[in-house]
Amino acid sequence: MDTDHVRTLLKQRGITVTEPRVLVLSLLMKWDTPLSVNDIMEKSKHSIALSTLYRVLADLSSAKIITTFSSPNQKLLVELLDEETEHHHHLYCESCEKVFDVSLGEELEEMIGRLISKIGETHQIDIREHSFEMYGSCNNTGQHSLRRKK
Amino acid sequence: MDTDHVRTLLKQRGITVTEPRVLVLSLLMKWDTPLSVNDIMEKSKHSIALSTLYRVLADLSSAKIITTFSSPNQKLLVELLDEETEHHHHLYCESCEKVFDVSLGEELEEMIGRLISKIGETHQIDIREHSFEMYGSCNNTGQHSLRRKK
DNA sequence: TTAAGAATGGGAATCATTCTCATTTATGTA
DNA sequence: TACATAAATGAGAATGATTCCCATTCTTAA
Repeated sequence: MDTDHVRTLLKQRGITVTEPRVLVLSLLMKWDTPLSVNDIMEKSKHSIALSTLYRVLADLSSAKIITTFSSPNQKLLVELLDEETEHHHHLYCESCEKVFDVSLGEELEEMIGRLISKIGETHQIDIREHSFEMYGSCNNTGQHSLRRKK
Repeated sequence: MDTDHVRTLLKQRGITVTEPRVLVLSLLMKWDTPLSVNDIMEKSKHSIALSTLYRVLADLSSAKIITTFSSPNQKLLVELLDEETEHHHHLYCESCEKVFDVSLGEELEEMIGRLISKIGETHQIDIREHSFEMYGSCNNTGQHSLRRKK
């Protein structure tokens, strides 16, 4: 696997190169889609301790190599954050449980940007992030629920 | 307290009128801001069992009397959902831990609406909800972290 | 007023995440 | 290349939020 690329990346960002970190990043690159904690455990065949995984995710996250966000059913999802990765948003399918990356396009992003600074001024808050997420289903079986999905 | 209004509301929506439900709704009306599970416990002086509270929230939620959403630190927040309540979004302040309701204005919402149907078509997904959330802080002490806040 | 179904309280169970600490690994230097 | 030191890991315990279970209590409709 493209381990060298990953190792170089870790060095560039000034964090030490360790097996668990390399493995997590390799998996994210291989699958090229947001992965949950369980996904990573499974795809790595449980070769990382769960506690280590959470720590690795926190480390990679503060090194700005990945981002984390939550699915509608409150699961932690992890995604690569390359320089190339443009700002984007997420579309969740409730029935097939997939997550899609979606870009809004310049015009709308700009409008949103202007809007956000206005809102920030109004509320006297320095807004540093925003998220725009969409929820739907590819057939009609999905149900909303407060209760956690199995 | 305006208990009658709340009782009528529950009947209208076809769910039985019980003390915990009435109490939760009264609190939400009184404070007129999103409340967390802990907020509700405290403001009700722990007169509801925690398990009941979660059940009540699920019930009110599926009766479309309230909505629930998550704060950036993954806490469940609860908000009234009147007919009068217009579609809106949330602005979270990380330093003072407040949540503000924000409306985007017609023009932008319409653009977003059109955009969403396009995205839905592209991905063959029936999009039924979207959320737009903003994160910031009213001073500069806030820090992002994967780890949960105390 | 009462029977039947619905909801509650309280505590146990579950699940995700974090913490602790003894052991192992990575890195810079000699 | 070997070493010392700091950094990271693994395993399991602890925590916190949420859900489940079930015996008891309330609501409702007749």
